[in-house]
Amino acid sequence: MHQPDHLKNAGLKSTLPRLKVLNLFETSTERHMSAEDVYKILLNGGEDVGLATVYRVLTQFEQAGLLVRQHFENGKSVFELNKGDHHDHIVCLQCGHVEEFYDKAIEARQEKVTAELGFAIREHSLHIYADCINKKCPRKP
Amino acid sequence: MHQPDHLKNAGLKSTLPRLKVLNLFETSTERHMSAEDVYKILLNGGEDVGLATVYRVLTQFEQAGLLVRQHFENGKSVFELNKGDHHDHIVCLQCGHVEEFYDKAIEARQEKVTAELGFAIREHSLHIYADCINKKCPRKP
DNA sequence: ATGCAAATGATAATCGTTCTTATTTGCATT
DNA sequence: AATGCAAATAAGAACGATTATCATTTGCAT
Repeated sequence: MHQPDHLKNAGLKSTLPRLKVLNLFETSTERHMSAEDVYKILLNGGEDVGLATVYRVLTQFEQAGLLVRQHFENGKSVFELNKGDHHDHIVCLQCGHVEEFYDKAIEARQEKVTAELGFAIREHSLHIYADCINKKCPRKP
Repeated sequence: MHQPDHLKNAGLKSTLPRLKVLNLFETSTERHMSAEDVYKILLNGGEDVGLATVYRVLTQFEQAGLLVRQHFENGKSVFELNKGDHHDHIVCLQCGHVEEFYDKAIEARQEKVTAELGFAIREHSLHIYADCINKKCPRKP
């Protein structure tokens, strides 16, 4: 799906670290990863990259539209592959698991409220913090 | 409105730094202030407080329910007097001005969506980032 | 093969925030 | 009003996430 050409298309040279990071997001079962996550996973996988490079590459991918950045309340950013859609997030306070959702009604009301207050909406972040109840917590902090 | 007794009621000794911070939030025209903001304003006003104390006091006030903390995407927290109501925020990307709003429909949908996914909602943060259009930007970054 | 701009990696620096510890303060008790 | 002591403070060190610096290496067009 995303391949070296995607880097070229985005105006980015196809370098080893970039391919490694992109590949990780495409193959990992974990959709949401922080810079530190990516760094550690690559190291543990025997891939040799610098932490600074990971940060740089993630930011470039975000600007290129390959990844989307989420700022969570603990002060860390997590990244996810850009599926092209927009969605918001529910974060389990117990296990940190992230669930995505999209609600047309919420999106519509946001537009309306913002316009009424005389703003032109650019972006928004809606993060719901909750406890899993029905589901088993899939991963501990 | 909020006075020394409020500190006592919250189980907090009525100390000078605490009174200064509380008083600032009650009298300032700026409703949303970061720890750094509070620190600088007090210093400029000739009040001698430590930055660490400001952080501690803000956190205590948050726990006591006197203030509410907001995490914005730049990684800074801002605090505001707890009016008792809940509301979300629109932040102007140009001037940083913060506007508050409340939308019953959005709140209701959040509850619904979260419940449907098997979570018990604890809290949420909805931040809309936008540009002022009708209004003059009241303050530059 | 060569050259050079662009990218990398190691490390230092920065920023907001929290921790540590010696000193000071609020306040209940004499 | 003086005393005692736990609680609170101030200064600075420490911290975690992120960004900047800069010498070295790489991708890739020639």
